[in-house]
Amino acid sequence: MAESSTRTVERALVLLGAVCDAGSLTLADAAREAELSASTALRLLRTLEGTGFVRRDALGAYRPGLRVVQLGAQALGHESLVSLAEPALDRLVEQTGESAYLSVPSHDGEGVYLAMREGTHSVRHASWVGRSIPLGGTAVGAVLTGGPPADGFVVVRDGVETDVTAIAAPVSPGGRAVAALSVVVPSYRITAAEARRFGMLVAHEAASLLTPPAPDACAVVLDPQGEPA
Amino acid sequence: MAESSTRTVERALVLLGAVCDAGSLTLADAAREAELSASTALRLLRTLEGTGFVRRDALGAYRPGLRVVQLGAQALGHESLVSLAEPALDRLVEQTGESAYLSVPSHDGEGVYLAMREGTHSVRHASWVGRSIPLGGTAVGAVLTGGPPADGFVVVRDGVETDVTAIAAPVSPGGRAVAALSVVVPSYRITAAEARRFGMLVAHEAASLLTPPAPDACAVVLDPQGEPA
DNA sequence: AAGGACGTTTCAATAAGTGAAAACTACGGT
DNA sequence: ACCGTAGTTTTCACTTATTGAAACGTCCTT
Repeated sequence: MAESSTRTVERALVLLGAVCDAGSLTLADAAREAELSASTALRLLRTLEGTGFVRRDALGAYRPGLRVVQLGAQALGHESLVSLAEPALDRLVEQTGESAYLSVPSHDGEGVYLAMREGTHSVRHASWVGRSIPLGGTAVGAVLTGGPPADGFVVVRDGVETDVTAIAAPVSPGGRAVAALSVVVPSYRITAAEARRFGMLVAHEAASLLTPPAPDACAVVLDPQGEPA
Repeated sequence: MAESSTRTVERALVLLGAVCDAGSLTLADAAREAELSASTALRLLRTLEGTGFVRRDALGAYRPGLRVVQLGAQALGHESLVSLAEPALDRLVEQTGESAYLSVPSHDGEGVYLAMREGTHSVRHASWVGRSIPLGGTAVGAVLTGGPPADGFVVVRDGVETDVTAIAAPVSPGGRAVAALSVVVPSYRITAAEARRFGMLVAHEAASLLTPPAPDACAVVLDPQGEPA
């Protein structure tokens, strides 16, 4: 088994990823990014264009197409994890006043934010949903990759971004972490004691995320990404 | 030129679309859906799986992967049209109490909801963002495909869904409709007079969507989907 | 005017994808 | 317990569909 994959499709997907990452890419840039010859990139991008996955703007540059938005939104809707987590995020914001996040490990050794709630303190900023997060040196990464933390949560002060403290707890049905709940606080605003308090809140929400409802929750535990259907 | 497209990639994308539409598909179903032989579908789905675009759940069924969510969210973030429209949607909800939508024509002769705001009346329901909307027999379709409506807006009572009235206005810089703003109201709740009032509100928001800001708006007009960069 | 970068098209070589069939598993009915 | 049906996966010979170099036209920059 193992190495079955169709080169063409892989290349097209790399191209698609590049365009989405950049927001806007010229053909030559896209080709370089994906390490393809211009002609191949052109052909592939044309296919992506024909199916609505990318579009060309007035200047001829490639941009993410509607299909991407559409599928992404649909997928988000189907992902029961985020709907399950939303109440928890709301409660965390309410209790801490800080922004709260749901993230899951991605396929490429990073993490992805699946949902967030703005804290009451922070200024409104562009959505982090869909953003990648490194797993090294972050609180989220620690709970996602490492075993269950001693206290049930992890605090990382001045991790990736300096001046912010992240407090994360794993959602780990059956011991394996499948997601992380976290709150992020400007470091100056939080004391060690408060960090512990927040940590317990986060840990509690994370722990109860997949347990409180009916026995059906077992199904959810076994398949945390899907709808119990 | 014209018909250049790579069959493999197209097929893979159809497969991806099918999985996302269904939320969960077994291999056999996916193959049927895409009209592919099981072996081909398997190979392509494996490729999609390897790149994170789909994933298999505990039961072996295929589901949309994180990559889809990630790219979709990124794309939505890059779409300046939605950020431009958000204040307008907010105002429409505020003024009408009903749900307000932003939609654009899709590549396949339908429309797609890009953004929405819940009305104050309605119960909370799953997001419509990413949903397709037929262009025939809908208010949105009328303003998206037809010329500019006489009054600046279109009212369709009991269109696709019975019992709901849709009121839409085109965002048409330079005469060509590139998007539609709309509000949707339960028919029983709205009188003809009020529909006209709402229509004028929607038309006004739609008309001023791309005009009020600085002269830079011209750039936006030429490239309504992208960020002015 | 020359030089360079980009987008696009063409075309022959062949690498790459295809689907039928077989192997294997898992159910469900009788 | 048995057989039949449906799903998943692997294998393999066929050949089609993908590939990239090269060439062309265009538009900037120097």
